Amino acid sequence: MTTDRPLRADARRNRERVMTAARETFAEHGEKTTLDEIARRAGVGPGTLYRHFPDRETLLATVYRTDIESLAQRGRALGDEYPPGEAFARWLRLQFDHIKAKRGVGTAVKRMLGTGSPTMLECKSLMRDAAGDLLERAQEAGDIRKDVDPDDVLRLVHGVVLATETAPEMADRLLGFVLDGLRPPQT
Amino acid sequence: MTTDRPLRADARRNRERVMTAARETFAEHGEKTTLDEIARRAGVGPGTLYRHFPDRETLLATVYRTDIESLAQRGRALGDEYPPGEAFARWLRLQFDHIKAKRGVGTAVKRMLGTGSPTMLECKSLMRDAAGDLLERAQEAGDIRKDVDPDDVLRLVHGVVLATETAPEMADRLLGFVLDGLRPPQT
DNA sequence: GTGGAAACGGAGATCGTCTCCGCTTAGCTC
DNA sequence: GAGCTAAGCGGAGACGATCTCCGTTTCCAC
Repeated sequence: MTTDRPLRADARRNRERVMTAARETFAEHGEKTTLDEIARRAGVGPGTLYRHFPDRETLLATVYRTDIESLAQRGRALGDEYPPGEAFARWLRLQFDHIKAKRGVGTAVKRMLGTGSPTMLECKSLMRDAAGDLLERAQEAGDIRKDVDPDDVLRLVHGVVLATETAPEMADRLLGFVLDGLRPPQT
Repeated sequence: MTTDRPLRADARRNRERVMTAARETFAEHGEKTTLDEIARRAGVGPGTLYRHFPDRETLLATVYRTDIESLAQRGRALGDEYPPGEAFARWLRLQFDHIKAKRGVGTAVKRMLGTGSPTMLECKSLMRDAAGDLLERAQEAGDIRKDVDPDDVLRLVHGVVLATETAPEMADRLLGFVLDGLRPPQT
């Protein structure tokens, strides 16, 4: 279904080009960029872009997906490098920096969360796994309360990101409050 | 500047109609409604709508404004009715319900926060005052930590709202975590 | 090389936002 | 209540973005 056929060489190349152009363009102009502009930049016609990515959200989801993958991977690395509580806290901030770095992508992704596209569902489960792993360890170490689940964490981080998009300097501070709320009540 | 002239009777009426239609339509279809649809519903031409509200954001801001006012007012009422800590918590949930009830308005408002339109600035200061008042009392009563300011509170609530737009059932739970993060460390 | 499927790409259909301007009407004046 | 004037109306249409359709080009299996 996902990989019916090997995809022709030129198609593969063009697809790659569009994704690169999209990543660049979103980073520069935020989510309001036009898709035709992306196509132009990638050196393909709009038709080609839409062949590969039926609509704006699919493109966004696909670009976002590779980012998510790297984020999940770095989560795993943190788990090996730091003690549980710190790994968890660092990962939260990492997500943060990550989403912040991509102007507008956060909002776009959020809007898309509601649509439940397959790519997005896959992303979510990737993230949930990464979050779940770090979270579980932190909980076992007694750094995070037990009644929190991965979804809670993801949503909370996302919420802070969205809410501080227009005031990035508050982000760290707010994330700190949230983290405090996730810690177990002191004995 | 705001009230140069008394505004002709028909103009006032139309303005009111558009606002009513806008409120209804946003509530029904979320933020994606077209302005022409609102105009149609209000029984005026698009030209008229745009005369009163130069663009989408202005309309949104104006509709939102009256909501904010009522919210601030209810905040004040809560302050008289309940002990400080509870009044504060209740107000948070109130904002919550309020924003949730208006599908999509939350997102729209957020996007607009960045633009700093005069109406929005006024809203923000209204909210800040209401939040500040309740917050200060709660802090004095020792229910909320001292290093939190009204802006923090507003952003956090807003963040949770945005993050749970696609999963309303999580809202209460997440807000609970956030509230816990705002409480003073136990002795 | 050739046949045919896969992919391209751009012209243009469609839809939403917002503007322009000729027409209508409220509301003052006598 | 008739006339005047400026405030206000409203819809046709300019503009710009998304997405589609289909004739043309390119790949690649034979």
